[in-house]
Amino acid sequence: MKYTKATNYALHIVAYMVKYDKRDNLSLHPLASHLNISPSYLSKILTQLVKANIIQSTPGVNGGYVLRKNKEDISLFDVIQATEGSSPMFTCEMDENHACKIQEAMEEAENAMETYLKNKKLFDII
Amino acid sequence: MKYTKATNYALHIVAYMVKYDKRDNLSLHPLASHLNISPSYLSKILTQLVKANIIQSTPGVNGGYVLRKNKEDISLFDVIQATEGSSPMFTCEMDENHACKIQEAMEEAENAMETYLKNKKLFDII
DNA sequence: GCGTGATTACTCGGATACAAGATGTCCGAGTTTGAGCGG
DNA sequence: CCGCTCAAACTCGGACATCTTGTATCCGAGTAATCACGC
Repeated sequence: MKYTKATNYALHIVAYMVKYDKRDNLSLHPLASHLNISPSYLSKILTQLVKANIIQSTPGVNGGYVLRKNKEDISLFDVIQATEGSSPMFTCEMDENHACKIQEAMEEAENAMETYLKNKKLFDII
Repeated sequence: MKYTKATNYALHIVAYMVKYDKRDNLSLHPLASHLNISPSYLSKILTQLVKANIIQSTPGVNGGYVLRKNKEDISLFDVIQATEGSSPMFTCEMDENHACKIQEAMEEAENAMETYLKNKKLFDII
């Protein structure tokens, strides 16, 4: 049970954008070289962040990516959910009537972690 | 980021052993047919539980598996760690001087979930 | 009845096969800006 | 100066290739109880 590398990248991407909040768009290639990722793969992750409404993209010359929300409001959970998805970490599949007590406990455990991540803003970390 | 099926099985295995606490050993094949898993694969999971000191195995005729600890003391965390391992869910790999603030936050989030799982005993669930 | 060996009922562990998902690359398509050029 | 075209700088998205990991099976080896048999 591990978070994917994409999540690690995504967190650092958004952290970077929170830290260096310039007015102009941030382009793909400079960001890729700063984070030491390949531009192709970075593009994939950025697309996920766009779909999650965390950042915004503008095509064309001088295009690039900008934060969409207030930078004080972006939580770790927002970014993680963008790359990991929102399906629960544990699904029982054995108890067909969906009354598995173990599953209930696991969901509560996950909630404990999620509330922590929702309260933790990237702005506060950096 | 999902728990493996092996973890799901392991939790139900131990839950079953906690519930039906007979004196004699529980053998592989009856357990497999009760949980609807293949005996071969069940054997693998049981081996992991043995190595984690949660259950005990005795070979030979009338052999099988028995709980090793007091059944009131077995937490969800014990079982999960047996199958998932104990490495952290998030490792940064980008900050070579190991001072990544994101990583620290993620570890705390994981701790929040772990303390919940450590306090939750299988005996209380069933 | 008593040792001795064979059989049976078990677990253990390695090797292997298969499937799925994570990771990463490539390329064509769309989009905007700006430069160049002809009238 | 105006408008047109074209190129350049970008992102977007799908189609791959590859690698790792989870999932599952099979089989031989080891182990302990029990049964059979000869003495």
